[in-house]
Amino acid sequence: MHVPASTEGIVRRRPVQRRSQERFDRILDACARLLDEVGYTALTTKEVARRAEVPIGTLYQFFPGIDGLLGALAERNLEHFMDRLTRRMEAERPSDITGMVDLAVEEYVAMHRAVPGFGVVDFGAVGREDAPSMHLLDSVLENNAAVADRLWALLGDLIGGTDRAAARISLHVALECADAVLRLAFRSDPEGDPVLIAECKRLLRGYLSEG
Amino acid sequence: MHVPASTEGIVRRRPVQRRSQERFDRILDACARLLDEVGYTALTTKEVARRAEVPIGTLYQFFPGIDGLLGALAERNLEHFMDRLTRRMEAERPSDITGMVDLAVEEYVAMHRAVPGFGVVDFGAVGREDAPSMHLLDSVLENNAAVADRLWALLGDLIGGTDRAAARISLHVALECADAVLRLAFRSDPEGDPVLIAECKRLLRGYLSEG
DNA sequence: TGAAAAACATGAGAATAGCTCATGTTAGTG
DNA sequence: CACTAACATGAGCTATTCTCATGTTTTTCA
Repeated sequence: MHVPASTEGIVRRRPVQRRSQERFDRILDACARLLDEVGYTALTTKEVARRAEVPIGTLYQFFPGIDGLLGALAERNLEHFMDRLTRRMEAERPSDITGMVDLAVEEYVAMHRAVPGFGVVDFGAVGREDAPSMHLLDSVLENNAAVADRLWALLGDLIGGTDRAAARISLHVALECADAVLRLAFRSDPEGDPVLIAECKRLLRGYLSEG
Repeated sequence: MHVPASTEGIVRRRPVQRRSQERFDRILDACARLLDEVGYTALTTKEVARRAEVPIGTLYQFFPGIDGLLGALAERNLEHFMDRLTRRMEAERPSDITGMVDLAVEEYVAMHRAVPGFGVVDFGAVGREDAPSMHLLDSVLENNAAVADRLWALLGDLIGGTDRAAARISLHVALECADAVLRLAFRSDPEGDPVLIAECKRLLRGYLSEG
């Protein structure tokens, strides 16, 4: 935890030249698509490499294995989500919690529909490797915490109360709940069950506004 | 889905003789402990068999593979949890939602502390194999739905409103949230972060009582 | 510009995992 | 006591993970 997550742990080596950057992305794309098709358990590095049209050695040049691959995918999803959310926040400038919640939920839903593999990994913690040993992957574990950090920076001042630390925790709790309920919404309906999506918004509004 | 889950899917063959029943349980115990030690990704059938002191063939006699093993573990956890919760509900007979929520959360927390592997699989959906293909494991997927069913039978009439269908959905949503927040509580503190546990109760009370 | 350094590419193959199945043993049953 | 169903076993086939030695391309900078 002494070095920023972006330079260690999750990936072995980050590509610096254009060609390998493209291959890096192709590998993640292939991984995401395959995840949608066969699921987590049946995912293999060989098949990911085959689909990405890179030799297996190249995959291991960048990623330490399946865990790292999924971690990197989650990381990319997070960046993608934050970009979209930031853009919409700037465009629509919601002033209250209701508007903010609706926006965030809608963006999440949109990504679920549009981004391959998002339903399986979203922002991380797929395999839930949070075993005590924790021999690898320190970074992925607290991925939702990272999301909370980013969201906090983006919209923390909209969340109620004078106790900022408590508000920070509320945001994190709200995020975990939203993740869980929206997962459920997409498990029961590939397009996202509208009833559950509405229920998610209601839950978040109530929780975040009572401070 | 035409046959009850207890006779298909999750396990290959259910032991009927005492000796094999014990081995069945030993395998699940070993799986749970190993899960705590090495995490989901590093879990291997060979090592589970070794720890349970059964030959690998015996493991595959009962379980169709790692997925089934984890599914069966989750199923056992659920039975365990429902037994405990039912007992406490009968003993203390909470009359309102607050009492009910506190009880359920406390039992969940107690299991997290006491039952090996609970933090990783709790009631299921570990690998989140809910890919479109869904070639195997129809039963595990909707495991939290099964929990919701059991809870509904146990305490559905305590949950507010006249719309019973809506109350049923609220219960399921609340369950998913509780699962997520309590997982978080144990991720940040092996004994379960008290602040997050309290926050979980507050969230559930608010959500379930505004119905 | 030219050569040293850094980044990148490759795939055979060692180590290991998942899982099967043929063969044998034990427990219930009439 | 014979007969059947349940149970036990582990060598071994297939498939997977991941390494590493070797070679190529790109970048750097004196």
